Amino acid sequence: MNQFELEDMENLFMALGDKTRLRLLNLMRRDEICVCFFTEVLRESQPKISRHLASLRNAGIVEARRDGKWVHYRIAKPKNERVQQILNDTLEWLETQDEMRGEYEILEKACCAPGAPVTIARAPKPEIFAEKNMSVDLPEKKELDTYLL
Amino acid sequence: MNQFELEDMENLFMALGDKTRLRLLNLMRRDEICVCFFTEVLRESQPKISRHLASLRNAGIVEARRDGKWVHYRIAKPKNERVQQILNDTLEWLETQDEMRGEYEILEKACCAPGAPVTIARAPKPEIFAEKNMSVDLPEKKELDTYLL
DNA sequence: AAAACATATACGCTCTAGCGTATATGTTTT
DNA sequence: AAAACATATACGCTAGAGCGTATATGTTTT
Repeated sequence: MNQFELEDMENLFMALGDKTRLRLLNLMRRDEICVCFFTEVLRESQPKISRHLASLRNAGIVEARRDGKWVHYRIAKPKNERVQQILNDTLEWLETQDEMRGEYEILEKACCAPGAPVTIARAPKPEIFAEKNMSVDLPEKKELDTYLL
Repeated sequence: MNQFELEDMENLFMALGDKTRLRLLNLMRRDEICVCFFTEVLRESQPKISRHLASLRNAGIVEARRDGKWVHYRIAKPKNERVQQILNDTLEWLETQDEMRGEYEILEKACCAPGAPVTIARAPKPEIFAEKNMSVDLPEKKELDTYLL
């Protein structure tokens, strides 16, 4: 039970030790985000985004939820208290950085701009930016968990 | 100034994402430790230890002090508050793990056992284990900083 | 100054992470 | 059911990490 904790630790830090993955986490820090938004905002290829998300998922840092054609990723709540703590610190740290704040603003714009890029025009927006979109009618949180991949 | 912070973050986590380096940090968590103790306690080759210590030093996690033939390493106090926080969490986490506590106990024994292994028999013990060794007369903390490599 | 000692580094090797490209999988639209 | 769409994965490549071995560097002892 306890004997693999050191490997867990190693895996957590290895997962966090990549710029692209930190940028992904930054965009997820307040709400779940659809894959197509990542590729649009970070301007990285879709396979690259997908692989790094898978990597975060394997490390237990992130969870995925399927929603029709789309898949939404969000930050997980790890069982281990220590992991939680470090994850929180990391997210707070990201928030203090200009580069990361800048990318988060791009996410906002991509979501709320009237003329959104084609790639994401019809994609489901994160709830947090969906005030003008109440008609989307997202599922309840409880129900949501049943769709976890 | 601020524009390199993300790289710093990446480097910190990359440095922490290695089992050997976590084991090294664990042994340093209360006091500076001489290189020969690392090799003795962790049963790893001297070059391996040396390289990983250099790696931690490059990441700003650790500082070195020369003391005659010996070099002592200790955990640094990073300027960045966030780095400090994460480092502290990590050290506390290490303390909770059986494997790490076990290795720390081996360090204690290696220091205080009457018949120490040849490799470390004459090496300067960490202050924390040197109650019976007051004659060693370690330098003051202020002075100590002037010897930093 | 030579020998012994503690540590650091150079070298060559292997293994893997991350990448771009191509393609597979799963879902919705037509 | 075919086409369009969103995402995931397979494949081959390259760069870099980590390792063992050998050796260089710096210090003390003789």
